Amino acid sequence: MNTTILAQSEKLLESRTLAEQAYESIKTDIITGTLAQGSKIIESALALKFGISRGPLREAIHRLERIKLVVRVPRAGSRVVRLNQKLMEDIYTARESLEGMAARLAARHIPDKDIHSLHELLDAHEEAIGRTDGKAYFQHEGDIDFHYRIALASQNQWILENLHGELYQLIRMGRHQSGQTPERPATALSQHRLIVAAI
Amino acid sequence: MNTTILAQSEKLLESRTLAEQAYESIKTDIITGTLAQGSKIIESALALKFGISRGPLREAIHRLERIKLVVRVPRAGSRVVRLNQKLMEDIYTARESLEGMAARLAARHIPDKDIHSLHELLDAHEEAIGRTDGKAYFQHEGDIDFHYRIALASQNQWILENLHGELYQLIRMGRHQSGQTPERPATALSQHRLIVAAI
DNA sequence: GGAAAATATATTGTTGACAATAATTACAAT
DNA sequence: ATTGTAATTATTGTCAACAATATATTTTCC
Repeated sequence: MNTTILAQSEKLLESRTLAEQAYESIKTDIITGTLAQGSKIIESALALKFGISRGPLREAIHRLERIKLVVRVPRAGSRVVRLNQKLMEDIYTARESLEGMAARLAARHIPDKDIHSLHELLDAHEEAIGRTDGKAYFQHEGDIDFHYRIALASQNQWILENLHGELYQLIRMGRHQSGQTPERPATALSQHRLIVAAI
Repeated sequence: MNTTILAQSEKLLESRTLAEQAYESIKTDIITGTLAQGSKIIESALALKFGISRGPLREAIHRLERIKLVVRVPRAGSRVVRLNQKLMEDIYTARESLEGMAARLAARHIPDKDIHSLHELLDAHEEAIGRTDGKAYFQHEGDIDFHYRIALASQNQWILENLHGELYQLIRMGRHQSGQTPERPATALSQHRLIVAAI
């Protein structure tokens, strides 16, 4: 292992504020389900767990509220969001709208070399699907990776941030937890091919 | 004036957290331009001005960052957002996407009585435009009111929050400040009529 | 025994002080 | 004069204690 790079990344980790570190940590706990849906978040308890004070932890909670992973009621505390069907429908609908727009914009802006690299990405997906029989984890991340690149190519910062920073997080959480099968890899792949072709 | 209602509203104002109060106050200052674009926000100075401590003020700043009225760089402080052309284009594009979706959803969900009240709203606008020759202020708020109702009728919470809570704020700020003439009232009105008809 | 009131506990909101970092200024060398 | 460096100041990050509020528990009364 390359210790230099490791040291660098650790230094990077250290240099972030405590609030940021706690934010990332709690975020994965929520998405993976380590923190159960609807469970209460007690500031003092979490602060103790992370070995930090309530100040930065509070900021972390606020940031989680921003991406809707946490619901907060003034003076009554915060809870991990509960993913009900209505919420997920809303999320998917919003995503559909923004991704549609992103694809349209990407079609206008994307340079040829990026189109090429999109094709390469999908080839890699295809190869991986054949090899691992579409292991769920890979499929998830691969899918998100693809959509992320489209959003990136749209060159619209607002759309990018909202898709990637907020909507995808909730979708990942939904996939991780409600145990629902994601669309079958092959189906998703062919849809992705169609999108690239359209662009 | 009805003192009872006033008292109630003041009690309501009091009962909110200091962070909320500061948030609202700074928000209008930014939108109206009292706090200039790009100007630095110094926590201690603002806290002093509001007569509160840095804790709640900090929370207010974070919330303003959430709706993109403030840009924050870790350890380097925060500034009022600077509205450049690219940013406004991004905002308007995102808005177009979400409003289009909202209108489609509204078409499915909206009950007849709400359609009726939309017509009434537009009638009121028309009357007001004729009377005041489309005073800018009224036009702004009226326009936003109309779009707000559409977003409401979509019954999609995510879209509603992002249009109303974030995008419209930035658009209001742009209109208030860059002194740009909003679309002419009559034009906007006829577009609104078309939207209602389509729904 | 159950509902309402009173008490106690837990939790969030707020504050002021201290630590760590970034921005500014003053100074030195060339 | 200008550039680079050291000292200073200003500003953000973090902490621990206190106040205000909400939640849970106990007590009282019928």
